[in-house]
Amino acid sequence: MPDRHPTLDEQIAIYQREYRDLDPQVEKVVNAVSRLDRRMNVAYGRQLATLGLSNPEWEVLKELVMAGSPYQLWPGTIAKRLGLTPAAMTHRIDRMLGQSLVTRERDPDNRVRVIIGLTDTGREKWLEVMRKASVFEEDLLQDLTTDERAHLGDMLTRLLRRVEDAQPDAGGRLTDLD
Amino acid sequence: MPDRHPTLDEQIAIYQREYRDLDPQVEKVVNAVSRLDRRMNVAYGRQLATLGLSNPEWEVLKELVMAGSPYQLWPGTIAKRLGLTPAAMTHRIDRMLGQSLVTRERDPDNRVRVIIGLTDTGREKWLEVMRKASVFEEDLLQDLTTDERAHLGDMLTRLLRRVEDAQPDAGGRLTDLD
DNA sequence: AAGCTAAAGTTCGATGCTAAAGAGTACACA
DNA sequence: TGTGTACTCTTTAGCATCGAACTTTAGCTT
Repeated sequence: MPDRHPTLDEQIAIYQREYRDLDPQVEKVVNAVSRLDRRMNVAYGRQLATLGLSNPEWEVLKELVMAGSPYQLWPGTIAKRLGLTPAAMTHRIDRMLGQSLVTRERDPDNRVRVIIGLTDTGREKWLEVMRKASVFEEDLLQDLTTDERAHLGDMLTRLLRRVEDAQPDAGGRLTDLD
Repeated sequence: MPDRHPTLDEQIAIYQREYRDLDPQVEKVVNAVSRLDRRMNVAYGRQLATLGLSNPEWEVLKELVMAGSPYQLWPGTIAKRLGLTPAAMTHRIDRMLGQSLVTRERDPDNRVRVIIGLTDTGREKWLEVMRKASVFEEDLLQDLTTDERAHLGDMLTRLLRRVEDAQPDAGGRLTDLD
């Protein structure tokens, strides 16, 4: 028994034997996305480690940069976007404060709220990671032509729109919001 | 501040302001994959919960089915494929034994080793999940024609080959194995 | 204005994960 | 045959996360 998974095509062939009505085309796309994400995260994790950053910290950094200037978000917002509980955010922020990656202050407009801000250190860390990551990402896509990259990006965006603009109903079906 | 992320295109526009040399085409593909995987996992998680299954348990079930008949793997193999430590596998298997999803027995060829086997109950659970999941997956891909689905699957497979057949070197570069 | 309700974030107890140490087994080589 | 070495799984301690209860504040209702 080798430590590696069967190839994607082997996996789907076996799945089809177990479940006759499975659509191999759909299954291929879905499982490729899942496998790709896992591999990408392993690669990112390795590079983050060399910069003294953990994956959880990197996630928070990304959210703050993604928010754009002035790089501020409420903890609850970050938590929801990352799919975490507020409790987990409290502890993550605690740790990141110690490394001066972020700041935490009370919201002057509502004293129950708190504002998490990105420090210059945090922004520079983000940039370092991105510079390293872009080398890996370019390698990952090296077999695709510019046209293919554009087409791939376009199709993935369409899938994403389908799932980000909709909420699954009680039966798990994706239904349009409006 | 809304709880939702900026759209993918907004995210990339902001990233470009922060990091001029970023390739937006590459970034779009990579971030779309990452976002898609997160959304898919949320959707799967919801459906698993209705079947009394957790995500960790589902991962193990998938590995055993993917191994094909006779649905047996060593704990260490499953751990490596899932990116977990052996210790985590020990505990996962403990929990799954309680639900009769898997069996654990000593390997007759090497008494240090252990063989994890899939029970009929486990196989039926896998099938239930797949039936539910395929509804969601079909919804996810509904905007793509058959040709597009094939092309998308093909391109993703090529990315996957690049990252599954290679090991990043010390600098994080992807290099061919042979 | 006073009290009610909703919302944000922190604290607390329980669970699952990791890293490292430990116990048991197989194999190579003298 | 005996010993060393490598390997596999389990155990243990420490840490991150979750679910739930709690504190504080804002805004609505009467």
